[in-house]
Amino acid sequence: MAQTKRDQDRAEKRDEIIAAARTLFIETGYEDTSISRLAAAAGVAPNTIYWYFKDKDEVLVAVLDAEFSDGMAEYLQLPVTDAAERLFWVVQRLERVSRLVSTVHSRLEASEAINLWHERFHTISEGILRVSLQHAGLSSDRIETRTKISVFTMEGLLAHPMSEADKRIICRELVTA
Amino acid sequence: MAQTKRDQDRAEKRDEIIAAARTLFIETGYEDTSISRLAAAAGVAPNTIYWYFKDKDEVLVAVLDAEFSDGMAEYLQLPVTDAAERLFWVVQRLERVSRLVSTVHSRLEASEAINLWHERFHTISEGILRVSLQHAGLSSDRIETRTKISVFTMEGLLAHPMSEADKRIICRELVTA
DNA sequence: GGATCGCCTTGAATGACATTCAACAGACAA
DNA sequence: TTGTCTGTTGAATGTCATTCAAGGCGATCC
Repeated sequence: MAQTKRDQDRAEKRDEIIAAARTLFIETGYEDTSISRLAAAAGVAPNTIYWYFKDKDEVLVAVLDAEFSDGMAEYLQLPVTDAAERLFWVVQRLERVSRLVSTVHSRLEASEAINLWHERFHTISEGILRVSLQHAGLSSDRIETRTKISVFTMEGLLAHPMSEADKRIICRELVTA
Repeated sequence: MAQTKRDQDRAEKRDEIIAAARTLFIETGYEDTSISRLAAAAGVAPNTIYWYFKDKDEVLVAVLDAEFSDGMAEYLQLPVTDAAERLFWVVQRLERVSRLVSTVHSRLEASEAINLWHERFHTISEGILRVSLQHAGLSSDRIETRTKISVFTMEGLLAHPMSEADKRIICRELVTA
């Protein structure tokens, strides 16, 4: 069990780095958060980060996993049943991490790890959205197309600021047959 | 007129740098094209670039202007009248420069110049799209919303690879009342 | 209890990058 | 000829992600 204790310490330290990165990446941005700054926030030397992560992108993936898992938990507990409102909630929730969204898209080419995470994220999100649209009563032959349009539109809403009212109208239109 | 000759020389050299940047940014990507590489391609020393442009982002803006102006000229001469096909053409055309599209989005925060260009681009594009959608017979109270959905969807199509057939179906759906 | 092993940490490189600086060349004007 | 303005450049500067080599320290074995 000694090995397990070691593993636990290791996991804890890793989590501390992820926690620091989470705040910094979301508030300051990924590009503007240097490994030095991240290390300082986590209370270690810059190169210590590389003992726990292969590179900076892998830190980002860990942050994304943590953030996605939290967001998903919140989504599953939503009391709202109206499809348009659920869509709107997701947009608002994602807006908090809109910096990460745009970072992920900009690093797709450069990092295989980010690319994999992104694909997995889209698969899961589209699956959920598909159910939402079926529930909203869309004809089945258009579900696939409308799912993709909805995902892309939501990404657009995140990248381009807009009033809450406009966002609501757009979400409503997305689930209208 | 001596001053004018000078200005012309200056404009020509600037254009040579833009031409080199255009190829490199599109084929290699903005981030992966260092000022050194760009300078080598243009046949000058790296710091000479800074005599003609304030910074790397300003080179990008010049490339975007050139590319947009060419694309717009092609669009205006399109023989196709079907709204969905015109949309599809735009997506295919923009795909050639999809790297630039994602670079612009990732640099919105960092560069005011890019931000301005992006806003201008959206204003113009949405204007054209609005006309297209009106032409396709959409009810006027939904035009605004559908315009935004269409723009965002087209951006999504650029960022996420997909078969031509799927893209066609999505473009068709966008202009369907 | 002392030697050994492997996990962890770090100071100090390395190489790439965008950008700036100071010096210098050549054309034109006085 | 002298001086000024436009261009050009080699050589910094400071920042970044990442790597390397050296060592500390706790657990394990004798």
